[in-house]
Amino acid sequence: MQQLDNTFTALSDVTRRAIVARLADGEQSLSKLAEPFEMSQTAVSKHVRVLSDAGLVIVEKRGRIRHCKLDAAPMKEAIDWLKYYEAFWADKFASLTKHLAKD
Amino acid sequence: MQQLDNTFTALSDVTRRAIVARLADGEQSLSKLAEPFEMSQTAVSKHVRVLSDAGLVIVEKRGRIRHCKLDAAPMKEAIDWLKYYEAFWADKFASLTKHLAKD
DNA sequence: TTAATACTAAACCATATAGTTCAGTATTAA
DNA sequence: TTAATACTGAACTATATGGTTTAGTATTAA
Repeated sequence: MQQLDNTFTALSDVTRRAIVARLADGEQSLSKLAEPFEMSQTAVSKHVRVLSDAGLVIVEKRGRIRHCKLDAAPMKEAIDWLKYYEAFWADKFASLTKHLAKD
Repeated sequence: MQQLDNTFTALSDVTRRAIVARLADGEQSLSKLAEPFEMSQTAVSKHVRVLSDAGLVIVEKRGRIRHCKLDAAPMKEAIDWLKYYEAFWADKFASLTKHLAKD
């Protein structure tokens, strides 16, 4: 429950989703990760902390460098929660009539 | 992008997820919806507003009653976003090959 | 016509979030 | 040994969020 809160909250920010997307291409140091964003490294560090608290990113310190890598496992719970509602949009006919009813 | 923000934010609260779950069983008036929660109707009304702004709930006024119904469609975008990362937990081998393929 | 119902709006409060800057620590390179 | 790098922590700011209460409106029932 709290895990779902953390996962959805972590993913509700566009910067954090971008961090996740970048980490899908492989491990990155925190500073490399911060480079493309138009905000301080401290700000990115805090975003990584939110992701790390949610278990979506694992940070490992080797020397002075923090290596960040993705752990998508907590997303499973979120996707399972969402999948329950798939029936409410997946049915094309239901979806169409629902759409037409919008007028 | 903003839609994804809205969807994930809307679903990051346990009360709002409970509202969604109840609406999956069918349309409900706002007051009926508010009954089981240990907070004011005003608070529930605000939660419904967040869900409605995210497009997850459609509120229709008939007489003095606001009928709330689920529209799960915006969840599709969220589930699609999450599905991209399924490979990173669903299958260790797939995750590895995906990672290697990125080079 | 009056009273009850089903809300919304506004004002307020406490805490959380997203950002900043500045100072400090740990590690590595020169 | 000194200087640079890669961070974190603390203090601060502005705005958002989740809740409250009070007051008011629209609709229905008596």
